[in-house]
Amino acid sequence: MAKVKISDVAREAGVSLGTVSNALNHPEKLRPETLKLINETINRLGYLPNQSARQLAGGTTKSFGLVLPRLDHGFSLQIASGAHNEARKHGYDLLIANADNDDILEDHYLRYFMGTQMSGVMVQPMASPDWHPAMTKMPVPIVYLDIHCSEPGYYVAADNEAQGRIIAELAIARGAHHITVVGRAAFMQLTLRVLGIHKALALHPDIKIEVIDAGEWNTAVDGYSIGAQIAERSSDERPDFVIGLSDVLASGVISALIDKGISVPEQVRVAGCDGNPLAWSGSVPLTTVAPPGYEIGRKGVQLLMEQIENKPIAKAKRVRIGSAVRTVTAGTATEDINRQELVRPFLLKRASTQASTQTDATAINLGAYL
Amino acid sequence: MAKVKISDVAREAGVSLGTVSNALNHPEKLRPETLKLINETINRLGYLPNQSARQLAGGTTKSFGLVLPRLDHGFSLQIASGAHNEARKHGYDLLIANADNDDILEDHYLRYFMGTQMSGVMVQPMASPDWHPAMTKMPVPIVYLDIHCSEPGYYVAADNEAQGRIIAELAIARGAHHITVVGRAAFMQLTLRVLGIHKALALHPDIKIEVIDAGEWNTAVDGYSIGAQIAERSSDERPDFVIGLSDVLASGVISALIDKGISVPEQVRVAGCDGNPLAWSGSVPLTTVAPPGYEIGRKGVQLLMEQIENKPIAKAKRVRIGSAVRTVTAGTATEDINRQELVRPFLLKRASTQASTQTDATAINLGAYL
DNA sequence: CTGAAAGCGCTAACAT
DNA sequence: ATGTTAGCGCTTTCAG
Repeated sequence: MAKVKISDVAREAGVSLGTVSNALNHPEKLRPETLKLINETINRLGYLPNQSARQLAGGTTKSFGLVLPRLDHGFSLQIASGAHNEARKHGYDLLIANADNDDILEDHYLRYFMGTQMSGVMVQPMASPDWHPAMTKMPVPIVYLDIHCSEPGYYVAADNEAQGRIIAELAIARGAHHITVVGRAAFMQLTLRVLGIHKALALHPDIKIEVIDAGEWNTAVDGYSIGAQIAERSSDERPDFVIGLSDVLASGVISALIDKGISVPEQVRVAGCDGNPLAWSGSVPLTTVAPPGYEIGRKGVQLLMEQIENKPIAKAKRVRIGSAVRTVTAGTATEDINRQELVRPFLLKRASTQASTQTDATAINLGAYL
Repeated sequence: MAKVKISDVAREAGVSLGTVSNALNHPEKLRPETLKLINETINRLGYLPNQSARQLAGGTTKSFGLVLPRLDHGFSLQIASGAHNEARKHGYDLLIANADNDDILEDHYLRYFMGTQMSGVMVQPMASPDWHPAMTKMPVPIVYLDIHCSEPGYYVAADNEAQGRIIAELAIARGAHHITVVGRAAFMQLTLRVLGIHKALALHPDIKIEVIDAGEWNTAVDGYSIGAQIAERSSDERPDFVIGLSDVLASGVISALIDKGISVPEQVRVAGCDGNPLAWSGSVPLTTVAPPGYEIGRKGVQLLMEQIENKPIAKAKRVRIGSAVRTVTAGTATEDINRQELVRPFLLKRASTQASTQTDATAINLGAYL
């Protein structure tokens, strides 16, 4: 019960304290013989190095912290997964904290991680990062995920405009004549999606487009009532393609349509666009555009590594905004830098838009969400 | 950039170092006035207490660690969620590590957490805990989730036998005459499910039962080939109810059945029994029995608290095995104790067994997995 | 409330 | 290659 410490190991192994420390941190500096003896003693005694003491004395921890707004959302998990793999690749640990949709908790864990002398911290913030500007000037590298803004800082986000564009292009490809976009563009991200949709359709003036900006919360119920409304229109006023700004919204629309006797995708095709890869409603799997969470997590860690090593790793495109960007000089701390990575979403075609094949396996490891 | 430390705060606020420490740890001991001054200074300077140093000096951390085998499985997430809420309730933080299906990593994070002087650690182990018996005698409270064995230790698991029993009872209720159980009982957990099924059926000797112990890995492909085999039987030799020992297996069976022109659930009903609440195959949602991950996480934390406070919290039933149990005397370390909690799974009726209502919302917060 | 001082367990120089 | 020692930043005590 009494915790065994490094001095115990040293005494028990008949070597000096510093030697045991070396065995732990610079094994190559020891005679294999001694090393073996020490390791045996360590195991025999069940010695566990006190990480706190290690870090206090040594410096850094070779581990990253990731603060997620919630755990029951596939997107966040993809981020976690991508971040984890990339972190391991660089020899870092990844610790995850669940902020549970709570601003206070998010902040709490953020501070906790920085206080633990993590090598770097990532957040998928619920609010804009402007919200806690204190963090930006902290001594620990930090990367914001799933969001971007023009404040100095490091950001990785899905390309929301592309998200809208992609789904609109699908509609066009499917020969839509009348597209209805459904949902309140309450957040910047949703606004960008709408923008993307409009941009794609600008090239096709013959296609009628209509936006139903209704409902307060973009819930399935909102979707249902809108769907019901659409169902009651005469067939020439009814859209042949509905885009839900969120997947739950789209699911609601589908339910309503089917309940009212309108078939999906035969009479009306429906697509979501926020990437719940498994979204389904009743029995019609929903076509959607998935933001590449895995990729975002990966890039996040890369940006962390970049800050740590103080030089770029990947040769990805760099978006520089305003005059707030300086050239990175090796070995020098860089302030005021604004670094953004946009990651392109991918389309998941499913039955609700009459996919070519029903089983669009799409290689990605999403199946496990089941 | 240079990290601000407690002495900086003290100097800047014009108080002594010890007072700042008190402001952090025993705010009630300070004049409100001084406290306010100190807090302002802390914010102004952006001071973050070095957690490592704190813990080294102070003692415990008020935080728990949770090691999960993977993040993309709903069950593990439910555990995380339940554990998190319960932990917060007691004022503890919860840090999660993803072992990514890797024994080594699992062990690594386990040691890491113990080395961080966490107040307690939970694991959902991939292997039996016998695998690393070293952990059991560590100075940090540890609870094993989703598994139980007779070694000394603390365990919380789903009641696998009940899982089998529940699904068998459903089959009976649905008027089954011929039940086929499909899958290799490769793990103890699966064996228990089979046992539960048999126990339930023991009361109904008129029902024919058959076990197809085929395939190596209980994959969807295994399920498919078994399903195909079943489909080819003559109708009087064909079961009217198939129980897959895992959900993917059951999904595979459904696919095969439908491909061969046998309708589900009209001709053959199919159920899984490992609780992927969203499991579906083609367009037939799968009935399954879900282990209550949330509850398991909650109980896990409770057992941790129990070890910490060295006295029982919940008045749940206690399974004591063998003579290896001692009465807990307050203030005394208790070794050799074997404490198990079994949590009862719940049934999720869906279309594959002809659920009464298609939309069985089942209150639980599973929807977000979408 | 202050000021001083003793560690917490470990790492990284520096000697040997 | 191995032993010795000075901190790392903080919490606690203890006397003012």
